[in-house]
Amino acid sequence: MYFRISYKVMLMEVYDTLLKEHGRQNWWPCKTGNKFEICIGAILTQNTNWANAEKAIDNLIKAKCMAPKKIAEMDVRKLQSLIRSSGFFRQKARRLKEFSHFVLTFGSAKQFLKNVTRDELLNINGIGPETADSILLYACGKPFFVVDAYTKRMFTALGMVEGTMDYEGMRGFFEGKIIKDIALYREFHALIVKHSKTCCKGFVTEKCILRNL
DNA sequence: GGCCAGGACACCA
DNA sequence: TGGTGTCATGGC
Repeated sequence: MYFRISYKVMLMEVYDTLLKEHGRQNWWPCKTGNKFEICIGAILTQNTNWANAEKAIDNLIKAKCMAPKKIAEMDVRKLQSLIRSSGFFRQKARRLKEFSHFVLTFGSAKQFLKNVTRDELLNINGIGPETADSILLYACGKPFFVVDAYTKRMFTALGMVEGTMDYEGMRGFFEGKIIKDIALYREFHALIVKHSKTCCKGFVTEKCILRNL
């Protein structure tokens, strides 16, 4: 007997399978409870594993520098030394400073989180679509689906998207088929990363996901 | 010693 | 518009 199920149903099947296997992830990991830390983490983790980014975050917290004004005014060489472990430390120090200056133009981090738009974030040098959407979803609490390398790899392997699809195409695919629920978006992305890292070492196969369906 | 990791951007054809 | 090089550390 042959029948088709919609991508909407398939996506939720994948979500349920991952949730059952890994449990709730409650992302984004944040030690201070300060949502500015989430923004900094999103920049520091660019093309770096989380453990290395986390060391840099710890250094900033220990130095009592996890605040836009502190980073904006800090000596760039000191900032570089604090975030060295995250890799690309010269580039990322510039990006953190530029981002912090931008946050300060809103008057406060709270106002920034409330009012910033996606286009404004994308206009900051060093903030690309994935980092912007991570900030919007996890720090600002706005329903933007984060598409990272794991997401692309997993759903390409599942045959649900074309490997040639660009970032905005992928984001549109997910946002068009999953109900706009911030908690769901957060958990789904976290589960994709968790699964990719722990189950398949970054190479998620269709078999790997579907064995549990 | 090589490969990979929760990208982004400049440059070039 | 798409491909390529660059940025750099740390764990396995």
